[in-house]
Amino acid sequence: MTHCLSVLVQTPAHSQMAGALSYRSALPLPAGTLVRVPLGKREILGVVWDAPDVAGQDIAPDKLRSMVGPLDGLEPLTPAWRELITFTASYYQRAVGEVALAALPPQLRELSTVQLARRLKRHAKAAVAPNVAGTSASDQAVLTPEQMLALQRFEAEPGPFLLFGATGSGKTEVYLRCVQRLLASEPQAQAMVMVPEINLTPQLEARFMARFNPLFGEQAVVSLHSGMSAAQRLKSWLAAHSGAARIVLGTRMAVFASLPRLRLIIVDEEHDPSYKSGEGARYSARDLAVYRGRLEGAKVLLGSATPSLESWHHSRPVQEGGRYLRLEMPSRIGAAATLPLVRRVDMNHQPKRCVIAPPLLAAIAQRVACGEQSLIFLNRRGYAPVLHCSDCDWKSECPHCSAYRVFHKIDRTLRCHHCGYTERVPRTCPACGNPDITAMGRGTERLEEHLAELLADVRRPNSVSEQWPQGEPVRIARIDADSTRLKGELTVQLARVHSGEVDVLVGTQMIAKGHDFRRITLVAAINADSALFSSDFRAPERLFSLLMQATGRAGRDADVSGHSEMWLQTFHPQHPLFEALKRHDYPAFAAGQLAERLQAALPPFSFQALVRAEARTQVIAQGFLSAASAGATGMADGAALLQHISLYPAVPMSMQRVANVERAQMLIESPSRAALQRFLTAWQVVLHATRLQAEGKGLLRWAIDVDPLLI
DNA sequence: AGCACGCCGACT
DNA sequence: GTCGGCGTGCTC
Repeated sequence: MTHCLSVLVQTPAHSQMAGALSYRSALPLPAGTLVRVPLGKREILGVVWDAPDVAGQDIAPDKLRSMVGPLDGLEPLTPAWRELITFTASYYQRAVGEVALAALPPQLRELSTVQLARRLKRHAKAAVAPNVAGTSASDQAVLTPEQMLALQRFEAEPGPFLLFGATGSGKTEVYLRCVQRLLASEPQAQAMVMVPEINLTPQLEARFMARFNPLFGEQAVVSLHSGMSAAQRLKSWLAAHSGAARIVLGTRMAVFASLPRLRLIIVDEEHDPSYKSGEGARYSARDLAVYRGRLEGAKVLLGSATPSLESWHHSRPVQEGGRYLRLEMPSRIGAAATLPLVRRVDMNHQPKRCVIAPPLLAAIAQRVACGEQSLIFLNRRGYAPVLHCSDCDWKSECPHCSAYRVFHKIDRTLRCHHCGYTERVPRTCPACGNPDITAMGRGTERLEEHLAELLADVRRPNSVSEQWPQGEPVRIARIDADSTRLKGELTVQLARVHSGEVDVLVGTQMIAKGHDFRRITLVAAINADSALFSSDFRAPERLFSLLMQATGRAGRDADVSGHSEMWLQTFHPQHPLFEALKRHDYPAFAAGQLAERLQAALPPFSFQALVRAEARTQVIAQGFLSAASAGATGMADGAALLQHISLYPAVPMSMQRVANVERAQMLIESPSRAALQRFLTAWQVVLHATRLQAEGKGLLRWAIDVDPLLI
């Protein structure tokens, strides 16, 4: 007897086959089974998506092709996993097949059945029996009362939880204990721990492995992130899927990992924007983690020192409608107990056009002299953001983008940070021949150079050698995307800082995140105002979080924490953001921001989606959006669907042109998430149709971004 | 998306 | 005379 299977394959939404395809099969394979199926001339990976024979019989049975075969040795994906995929596809307006196949490790798609069988065999051999005997919990730190209370409440309540813990309050230890108790109480249970960036996985991985490998074996902790090779990713995925891995540690992609016995999901630094995917299905891994937790009956713990305003709002008291339980750990532990003093430098009262205010410079020099380290932030890499001709007003615009190319002195290039277009710096002005072209503004390269000049006479104390009778000159290092381009370079440079080899470290936000610099007693933000008056309503939130994290870098070592300082150079010292930062008062900052958001009906008090369109001309991109917008009113049920929806006009994106592609966008807003969802689902059909009409001619691509972070 | 088929310009 | 440009169309 033959059966009919409905199978998902990777088909983009705009092909007219968004749903599952039907295949003939001798075996009634259950939903969730991974299979290989023919499609056109290819043989590809698919996932059985329904029970056998329930597929919509909209296609003549004699036209069905036969499935090639299941991927032997793999358990079917669980109903909860499939539900997560279905939800993701519908919420973020993508084809289910696209989401499902993208959620699987890429190598699973490429490997033949024979190759996979070989891989599974090796995998089974590697799985050594866990050494349950070695329960050496003795070497663990004693918990603070705050940590204990957080853990107690975590055990007692269902969640989801928002762990609001200051930098240095010991959040990671709480994560470890939550996982530990779970794994100890449930012999099969699995946990997932998410971190925002690949850079942050190695140190967390080391900590988790040190704690859990002795207890549960070598395969207990596996990682999953885009920095891994395809083979490594498959290996981790298989370990998670088979249940051999007890803890999966990874970046946003890990939210889709197959964990048949998932009981706990931890999202560290939950406010971090990198949890939002910018391509394909633009999902928020943090939001999906919460949803997945509910689906699977797994507890969810979000952690941050500066939560996203969405999560903060969700964690308001239950009586006020809160849905998350807030666990607070305001105190820094032991050595890091004293919070750094925040000092604002009013740049209105400093010498005109000075880069580093004299008092700040003096403070840095003083740290150098007594052998302590300083960390200087500037969120702009390169030497200078623009090159300028004073005669004819030529500027180093990128010919392909609506942006200036940045001057990199180190290799004398002009580089576009958006499309990568790079040229040698011209000797004379390309427009008028004037040899006197000047760098405007400054980036980390120039700041490094400038600091070297300013601190030329300062001496570090440690080693007075024959070569340097007055003591060695200051050592300045720079860490940004340019200085760490080579693999492993970041690790090398961080090691130099840790060893005390470096006195002053200049860098972009790259160094604000996660890395512990124990000997740093001064952190300074050179241009703290950059995001204060941005048109992006989330800019203050990101700035506050960044500065707060930067503050957390200072003085985490016992003997130096007492006098560590955070310096802010600003023209608006009285700004509430800085007032709150000075008091290390996130709740006050959040309250202010939420009041403004409520007033302006912005998220979390409204829900947004964005349609973005790309074309060779702005007219085409906007034309497509406008036509689709007009089409919305013509939808069946259009009036009802549009009732609580605001459709804004199409406008150029703030980065209007990148690599010669014009970009436009349109904002959709609603006070109701459900209304927005209903509207988008209906409207998506119109967008697809518009693409095929005259207005869609010349359009390169379009995409819906639900809950966008950048407007 | 892939991968075909299909109809017009510069090359072994 | 062919190789190859990417326009349109289909894949259970």
